[in-house]
Amino acid sequence: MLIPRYYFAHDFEDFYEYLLACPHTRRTFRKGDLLWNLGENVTRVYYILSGIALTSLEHENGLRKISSLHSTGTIFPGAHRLRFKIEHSISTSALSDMEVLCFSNEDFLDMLCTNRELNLCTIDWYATYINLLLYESAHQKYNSSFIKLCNLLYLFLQNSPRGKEGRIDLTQENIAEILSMTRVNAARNLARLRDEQIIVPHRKWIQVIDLKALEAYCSEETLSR
Amino acid sequence: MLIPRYYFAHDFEDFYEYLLACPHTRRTFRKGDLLWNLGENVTRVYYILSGIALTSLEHENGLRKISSLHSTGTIFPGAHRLRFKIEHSISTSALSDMEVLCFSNEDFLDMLCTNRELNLCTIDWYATYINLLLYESAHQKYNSSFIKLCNLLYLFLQNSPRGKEGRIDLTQENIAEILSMTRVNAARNLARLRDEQIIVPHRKWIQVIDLKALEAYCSEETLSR
DNA sequence: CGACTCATTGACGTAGCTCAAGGTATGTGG
DNA sequence: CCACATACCTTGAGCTACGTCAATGAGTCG
Repeated sequence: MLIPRYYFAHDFEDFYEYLLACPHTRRTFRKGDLLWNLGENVTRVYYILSGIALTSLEHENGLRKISSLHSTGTIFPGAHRLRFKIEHSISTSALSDMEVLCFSNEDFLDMLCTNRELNLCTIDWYATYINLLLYESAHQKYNSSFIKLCNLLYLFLQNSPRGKEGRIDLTQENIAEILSMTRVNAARNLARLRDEQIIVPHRKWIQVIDLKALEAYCSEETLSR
Repeated sequence: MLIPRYYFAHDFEDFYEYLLACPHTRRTFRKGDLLWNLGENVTRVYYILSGIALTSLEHENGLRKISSLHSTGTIFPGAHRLRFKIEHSISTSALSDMEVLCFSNEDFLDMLCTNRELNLCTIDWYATYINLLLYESAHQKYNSSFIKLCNLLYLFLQNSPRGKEGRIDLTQENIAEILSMTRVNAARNLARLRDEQIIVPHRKWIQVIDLKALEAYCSEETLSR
């Protein structure tokens, strides 16, 4: 049974050969470059060959919400034919140097209508994204910030750039921006997990040393069993 | 430029003839029946001929979050091949008597892969749903409950079962369940709008008498201009 | 007419925000 | 390789928006 993912990777690797054969341009981005800028509507679709990108949403009051991470073997963002106002508040930036295949919106939609498997895979991908957003907007909203944090750490252990071996590469600020809370509040909740010997905080990353105890705090919706 | 919608209707009306020609069963639901029950994964897709359905998510603490409304000429829920845990917490109930066309998941996916226009329309529909959820999880979260409420009223005026003529058919409890706040807090914020002569509260519905003033309270992201 | 369901209002507690002052790794340039 | 800057983390004190609990009022329906 599938649980939410903030980190997307490998979903489209089976289509690498096919995508190479389709009309595209190859591009590279340097760490910090913007793949998708504020004020832009979506006009391109990227297939990521290497590197990681981060998508976030800017609120008019200046606060930033981190929405998702995108890495090797996945596409981002999906193509569609509509213009949403909210797209103007979204930006995607490269967290590391990146190599991508770039497709135009129209070409990609054509490809979907031609390649049945790619189409089904894309639909599944949309469903996965909706799953994450439903989890955030309908489930996490009802949890206390401490539970929210435990859930997030657990989800990143299950599925993240290097989440295995109990390692989570997020700063406290990142965590706060994912959970829409203040850095101070994130720190306080992390301090509690530290005091309970469930995590060891480091600079820029967190080590989980008692997964069982962490799991015990997570909400039902978060656990894959 | 498109703003979020809680109320879906008419998106697939162009496909009525086509859908009728595809393998399906015709079904009716009585007011209060469940189209999608708690604990169920998605296995069917409905095209709604008449009536309104409401989709909501149950939190393990008992609180309910209303996610969206679905009516004539639209399909619900989309089809995909995955199993998400969160689907078990979702239910969809008929708010009125309903007539629908019912398709199996597999048949519907086949139809998408066969009918190019239906496929593109479905992709747009997914994007529209993602737009709503992004708005909730990344934008509304940062607004005060008063602004959240103003935004919601505005959005329902733009797009709702009978949102025109300044009429919004929602109880205070509905509003609270959409905005993930308590009934009491919703009532207090409505009282403020009443005191400022922007709305006239009624039993089970709300009348907006000063749209300009309401708009002035809305966040940028909410306004279609 | 009585029994709902829905709306209103008050009193009070608290989670999480704001403001603020430090502490400690990491990187850089002299 | 040390001095210094910069980012990141920690902790405290006070405030406030929102939740909780509770009582009352006001439409609607069988």
